[in-house]
Amino acid sequence: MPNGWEAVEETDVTAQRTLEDGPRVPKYYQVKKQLLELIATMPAGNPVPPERTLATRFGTSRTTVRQALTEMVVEGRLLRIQGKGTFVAKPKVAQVLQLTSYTQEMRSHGLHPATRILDVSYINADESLAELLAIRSGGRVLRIERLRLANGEPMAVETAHLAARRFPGLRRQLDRYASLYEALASAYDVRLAEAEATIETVLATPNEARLLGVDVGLPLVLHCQHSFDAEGHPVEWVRSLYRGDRYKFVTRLRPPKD
Amino acid sequence: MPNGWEAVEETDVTAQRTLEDGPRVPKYYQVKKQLLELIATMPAGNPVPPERTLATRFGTSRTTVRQALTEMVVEGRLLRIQGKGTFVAKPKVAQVLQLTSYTQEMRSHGLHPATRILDVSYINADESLAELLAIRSGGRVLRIERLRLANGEPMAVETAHLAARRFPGLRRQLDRYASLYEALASAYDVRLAEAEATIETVLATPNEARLLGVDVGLPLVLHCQHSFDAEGHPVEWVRSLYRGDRYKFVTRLRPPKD
DNA sequence: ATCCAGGATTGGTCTGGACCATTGGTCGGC
DNA sequence: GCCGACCAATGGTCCAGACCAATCCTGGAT
Repeated sequence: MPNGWEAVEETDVTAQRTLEDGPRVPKYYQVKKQLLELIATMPAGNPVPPERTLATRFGTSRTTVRQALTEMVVEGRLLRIQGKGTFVAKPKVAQVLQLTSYTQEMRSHGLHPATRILDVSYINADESLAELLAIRSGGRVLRIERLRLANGEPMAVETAHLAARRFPGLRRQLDRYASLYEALASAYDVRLAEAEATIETVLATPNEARLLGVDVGLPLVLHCQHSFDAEGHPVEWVRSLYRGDRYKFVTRLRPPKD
Repeated sequence: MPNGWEAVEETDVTAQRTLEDGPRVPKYYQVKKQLLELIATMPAGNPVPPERTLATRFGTSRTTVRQALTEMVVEGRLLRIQGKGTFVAKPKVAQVLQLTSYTQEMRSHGLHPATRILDVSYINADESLAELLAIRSGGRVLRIERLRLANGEPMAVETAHLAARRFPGLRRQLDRYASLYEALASAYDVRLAEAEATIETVLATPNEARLLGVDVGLPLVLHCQHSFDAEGHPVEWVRSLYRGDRYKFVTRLRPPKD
C-alpha cells in the first residue's frame, strides 16, 4: 500500500473542550475532523489508510478510529469494504421526489440503471394494506420486490403492492413491458396522477444489508409511497429502501391550501 | 427499579444464520430482535432494563447490548438518557413538507410549540450563499439561528439567511412579530410562494448534539430550503436539522412536467 | 419541611485484545 | 497461461474492563 501514508504525521488527539468552552468533544470526533481534512482533496475512489495504521498514527485505539470512520461512512463521505479497505465515496445522488420511473431518474444523473426482480408473488392483504389498496381484508395482492442498481451498484430495494383484482393478469404483463408503470399504462390504461409519500430513517437489517451490499445497521431512508390514478383511486403501495449514504432528496414546497 | 425485570428470562443469544440460510446474523441483531419483542407492548415512556442487567440476562457483553440499543435509539424506538436510563420513545412526528410555519405545524400535531433564538447576526455571504440569495459575493446577510421545541423538548435547529439589503431593518422587525414569516409579510409585504428543498442524512456534531439534547453522532435529517416569493425572487436560504429519531416526513408527489 | 452533600445507578467513551469474514496477492502445480 | 491453495491485509464482531459524566436517591443538617 505505497500510498503516502508515511507522510501522515503522528498526531496527538485528545478529547477536549470546544472553542466555546462547551461540553467535552469526544476523542473519536477529533479523529473524524482530522480524517475529514485528510480526505478533503482526495478524489472519489481514493484509498484511505487502514484502520490499524490510522490508530497508530493518531495514537488511539482502533475502536476509536472505527467510530470516526463509521460516522463518515454513514454520512456518505467514505465507503468501507471488508477485506479491501476504505475509500473516498462518490457524491450523493440527488433524487427528485416525484412520480417518475427509476430508470428515467438514474439516466438523468448520467448513471446506467438496471433492475433485478427479487420476487413476484401473491399475498393476502392484512387490514392496513387492504385499506391502502381499497380492497377487503385478506384480499389478493401482487407483491413485486425489486433491486435497483446504478452502474451495477445496488442503490435501493423496492417492494410494490397492487390489488390483484384490479389488475387481473398483471403478473404476466410484467414480462411484456420494460417497467411496471408502462405495463399499467398499456395493459390497463392506468397512469399515476398523484401520490402521498413518507420518508424516515431506518437501519439496514441483515437481509437488507445483504441486498444492498452494505453493513448491517447502516442508516437507510425508508420511503413509503401510496399512489393514486387520475380518479383518485389507489393504484399501489410501494415500500422503498434507499441507501442514506448514497442519496439526498430534492423536492418543491408550496404553501398549504387554506 | 422494581419493574418486573426479574421476569425477563435468561436467554441464549447466538449469532446464527437466517431462516433463508443467508449470511450470519450478528449477535447484537438477535439482541435487538429480542428487545423489540420486549418493548412491543410497552407504552411510551416505559423504562427498559439497564444495559448491565440486559447484558446479564442475554448472556452477552454490555457492548453488544449497547449496539442493539443504539440502533433502536437511532430508529426512534427508544430514548436513552445518561444517568437516568432507557425508555420507550414516543411515536415519530409526521412533518409535512410544505411552506408552513413551525408553530402551525406542531399545533396541528397537538404539540405545544416554542422557539428559542440562539443567535441573530450579520455575516458576509460567500459565493454560494450570495448566489442563493441573488446578491453579490461578500454582501451582508442576516443570519437567524433558532432552536425549535415541542412540549419543551428540542426538535430542530434552524438557521435562516436573508439578504440584508432586501430587508432593511429586519433584525429590529423580528421583535415586533411572532414569527419571521409574519414579519416578512407585514413589514415587507413578502410571502413565500415556493421553495426548493433537499433532504439528507447527517450525524450530530458535538454542538448540534448539545443544542438538540442528543448524543454526538445521532443521525439527523438535514433539510436545506431555498425559498422564493411570488415573483420568483429568492427570499431566504434555511438550513434545518431535525432529529431523525423524532421525525418522519410526508409529501405529495406528482409526475414531472414534460 | 427543605436543602445539600455523598453515594449509587445509569449511560457514554475508550482501551486492548481476540477472533471471524472477506478480499487480494503470490506461488506452485498442471 | 490458468487454477487452486495458502497467506497477508483489511474490515466486522465481540469481549472484558476501566474510567468518566449525568441523574437520582438517601440521609443528615438546618
